[in-house]
Amino acid sequence: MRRPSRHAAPSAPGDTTVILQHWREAVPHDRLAHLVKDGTRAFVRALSVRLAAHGVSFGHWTFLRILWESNGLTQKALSVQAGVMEPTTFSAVTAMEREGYVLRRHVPGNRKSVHVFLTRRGRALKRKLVPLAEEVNAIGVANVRPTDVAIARKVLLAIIANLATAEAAKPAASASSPGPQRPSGVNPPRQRTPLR
Amino acid sequence: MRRPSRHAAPSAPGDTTVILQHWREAVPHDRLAHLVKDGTRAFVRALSVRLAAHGVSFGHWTFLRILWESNGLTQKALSVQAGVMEPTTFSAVTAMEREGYVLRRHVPGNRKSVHVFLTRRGRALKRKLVPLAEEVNAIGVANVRPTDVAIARKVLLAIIANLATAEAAKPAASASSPGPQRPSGVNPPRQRTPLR
DNA sequence: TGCGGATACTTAGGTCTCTAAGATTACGGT
DNA sequence: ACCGTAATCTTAGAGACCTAAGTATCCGCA
Repeated sequence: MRRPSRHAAPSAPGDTTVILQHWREAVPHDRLAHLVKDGTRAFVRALSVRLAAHGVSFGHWTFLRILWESNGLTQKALSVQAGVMEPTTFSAVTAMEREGYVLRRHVPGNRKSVHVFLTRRGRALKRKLVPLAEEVNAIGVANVRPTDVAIARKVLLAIIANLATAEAAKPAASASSPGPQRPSGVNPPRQRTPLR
Repeated sequence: MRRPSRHAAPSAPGDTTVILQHWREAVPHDRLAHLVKDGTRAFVRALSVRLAAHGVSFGHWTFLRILWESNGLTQKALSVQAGVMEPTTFSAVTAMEREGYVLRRHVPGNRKSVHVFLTRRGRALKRKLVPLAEEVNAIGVANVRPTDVAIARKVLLAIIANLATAEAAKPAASASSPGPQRPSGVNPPRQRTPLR
């Protein structure tokens, strides 16, 4: 499957190119959310390919990146940093331990928290992997004005803040006008909802 | 480390708020990719919650949205529009058929392609669901200048284009400057890589 | 000091996505 | 007219997330 294999065959199936086309032609004003999602997909895919060449999965990259900066974090702290739930971290750490990138250890005096430490192998990955991520970022924003990138970053941050604030405020929304919704930023009183 | 760790019952686990804090404090310049990813997460989560109230999963929303515009697409065409691979579409359609939102049918004269048609039930969802998406979009960009949103959109589009072009050009890249990288758009000769 | 609520790790199960590979049908060129 | 390649759907299996529900540990307070 998936092989044009000849003379300018129009376009391969599942083609990113087609998605592109889709955005230019069919999607005018709305659908910012979709655009963001496709952006994520593009980034993740580009990085995944490169990481795979070194035998590292994208999921592991997420955690390695954090550990390179703050070795010895607890699983809980890792989760927060990565922005994922504990079970996600748990299984990732388990897998990474199996592959010899990290070690789970308790610190004396606390039998509850589990700290995650890089092995030499895990630490060594940094030199090889970080450039890949930088490359992907560079490709992504090639020929885009830095000021525009800065604005995009600001907008994205605002979106995250707005949605987080709204989520905190009203668990399961209903109607139309959500109110002022100021992107104040810092800790709105929190309260998670069962989601279903 | 980032945890006061005590009194003030500070924040629920897996807290979006904490992620926010993370972005404000710790992440200055780089990491655009992560910002985009967290933006996606925020959008997806916000919409998921609202859709769930109507018994629709986020995955189904993706396809319903397309079918409302172009009923009767083949599964292949659906995949392209949604920007996902065929198996993803396949299982989503299967599930949606089970729930009575769509019907699979062959058109006479072609026994290969499978066309997907909305049932009345599937069609009826549109009126209820679309406002939810609009609400989420509105919340997301609340208090953000429309010009900035437009720029963000442009940047995102450029990123998608740049990465798609790069992927098409050189399956597993290496060095730094990917060349002009003009986001021209239409079909660069395509050629997928085995990913591993 | 000892109990109860909070915190942290785990287990279980489900969704959405992917790649790889099988089976069937369509179609273009000799 | 036929044969092989390509297109399409399907099956199988894996990974990265999630929520819900244990289980174990910690810690503040009566």
